[in-house]
Amino acid sequence: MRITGKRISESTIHRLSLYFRSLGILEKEGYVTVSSKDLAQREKLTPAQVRKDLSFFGQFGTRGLGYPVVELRQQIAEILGINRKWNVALIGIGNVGSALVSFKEFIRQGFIIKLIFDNDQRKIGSFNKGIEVHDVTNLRQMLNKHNIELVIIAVPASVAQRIVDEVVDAGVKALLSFAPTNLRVPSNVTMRTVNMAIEMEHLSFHLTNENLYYTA
Amino acid sequence: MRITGKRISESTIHRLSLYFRSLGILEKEGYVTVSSKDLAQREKLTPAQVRKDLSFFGQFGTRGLGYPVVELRQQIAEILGINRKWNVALIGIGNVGSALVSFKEFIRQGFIIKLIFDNDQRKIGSFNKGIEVHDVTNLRQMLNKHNIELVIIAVPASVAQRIVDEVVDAGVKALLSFAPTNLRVPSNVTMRTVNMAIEMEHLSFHLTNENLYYTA
DNA sequence: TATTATTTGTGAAGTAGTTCACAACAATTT
DNA sequence: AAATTGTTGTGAACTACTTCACAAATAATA
Ligand SMILES: NC(=O)c1ccc[n+]([C@@H]2O[C@H](COP(=O)([O-])OP(=O)(O)OC[C@H]3O[C@@H](n4cnc5c(N)ncnc54)[C@H](O)[C@@H]3O)[C@@H](O)[C@H]2O)c1
Ligand SMILES: NC(=O)c1ccc[n+]([C@@H]2O[C@H](COP(=O)([O-])OP(=O)(O)OC[C@H]3O[C@@H](n4cnc5c(N)ncnc54)[C@H](O)[C@@H]3O)[C@@H](O)[C@H]2O)c1
Repeated sequence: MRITGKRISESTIHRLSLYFRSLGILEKEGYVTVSSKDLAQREKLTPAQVRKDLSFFGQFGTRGLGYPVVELRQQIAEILGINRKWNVALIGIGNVGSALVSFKEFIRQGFIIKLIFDNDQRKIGSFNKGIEVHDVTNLRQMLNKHNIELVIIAVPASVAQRIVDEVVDAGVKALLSFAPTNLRVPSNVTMRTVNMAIEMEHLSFHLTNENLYYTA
Repeated sequence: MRITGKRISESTIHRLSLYFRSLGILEKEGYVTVSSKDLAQREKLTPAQVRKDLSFFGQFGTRGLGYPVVELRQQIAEILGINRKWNVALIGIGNVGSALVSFKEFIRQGFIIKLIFDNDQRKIGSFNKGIEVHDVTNLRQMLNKHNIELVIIAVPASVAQRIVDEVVDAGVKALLSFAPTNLRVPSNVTMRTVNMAIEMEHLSFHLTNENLYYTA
């Protein structure tokens, strides 16, 4: 796989994930090939968008026929880096953390939660879905020892930056945070934040401004 | 508040949410005014971006001085529709649903979970954070009776579309879904989907393509 | 009160992302 | 085998978003 001189936008990456899912369904439905038109329809996009997104990474289709479902799915998996397993650590096993350890989609996509950390003595040493909860004071050594490449932050906002700093210090280059707060990471580290309150605010904005969205 | 003839982009709405949070912190820190430069710095944006975003909705600043912290925060709350309470229903009280009912940020922002629904007889009639779990078969009447304006979908992907259809049928115009599946709603309904697996795929993409992001 | 220093608000310019449109090619039909 | 149909891949055109740059306005200072 070769990237072609253009910067890949976050929107393209996001859509690759969508294509990946649709291709899985198409595969189950028995389709052998799919056109950009059909794939676009399933994701409410334009065929040109689908073709353009894929074109950044190579030529996967056959003119007159479309894309081979199974092969394209595999190619996208490779592009997204989900044709392999990733060692994940979860920090904070409260409401959100507990939900995440039973999220089947993670395992199916190869994101394997290997370690759980908390600072609550009542939780340390207990097991969640077969994974032991470790003391967060041993964070750095444990992350290194178990080759953790990806960390999920599910601790209270007030301690999140401190934990993030430790995780970054341990050399981890990718973090997903659920803490509704601004976190700083160096530019060579990727962090994404899931902020559910902000999602709700998009909705309330739309409900509130429904009728004034355009001016006459 | 008057919208000025331009379409407001989702990115602008998202940034308004960020400004809102930063202004809350600034308020706590005792700041009376804040410049676009300072606000931008806190959110890793440009000052021009901050000013442009706000300019879509009016003129809130004073030249030479900046923006009044408390007042601007209130204005943004009004724009986002979070200067009031919203009646929310949660459908599916499993791992995710249980986490959400104890998410303090929701209540703080005025998103009040009034009703919980499930189809599991063992859960129906029980209470979660003081909210009774209702039988999902009574969905439509209950949503109407309690003037629910916003619905959170936390049921398995396999039943999500059916539930969404019922909710839309009941006249609800805004949904937040956690089911990792494509859901269809009419164009006059706003739906947002939180897909954590896709968030992880962004991260694995970046880890995988770190070095080929550009071509020499 | 005049001068200097700041900072907004916004058209214009620049950049990024999406869609168009069509040549190139493969499959299917006649 | 020729004609027709379908679909990709991709520059070019278009659209949307971001940043620039500066006049206008206010605050601070002398
Ligand atoms: N509950 C939700 O639905 C929800 C939704 C979105 C975001 N969030 C955010 O996700 C984060 C976690 O939320 P939650 O509801 O699971 O909270 P929680 O209080 O249930 O869980 C937090 C966990 O982190 C642990 N913890 C605290 N300090 C720690 C430290 N220094 N090191 C390691 N572990 C520590 C606690 O012991 C606890 O187990 C919070 O930032 C919250 O705002 C929660
Ligand atoms: N667990 C996670 O961390 C996580 C993360 C992201 C997304 N999700 C998604 O969120 C959704 C919920 O996940 P979960 O882990 O809470 O699952 P869960 O199985 O724990 O909870 C689902 C709940 O929905 C109820 N339910 C099932 N069918 C129903 C119906 N027809 N009407 C009403 N209620 C019904 C079940 O009784 C259960 O209480 C799923 O779509 C899941 O893929 C989960």
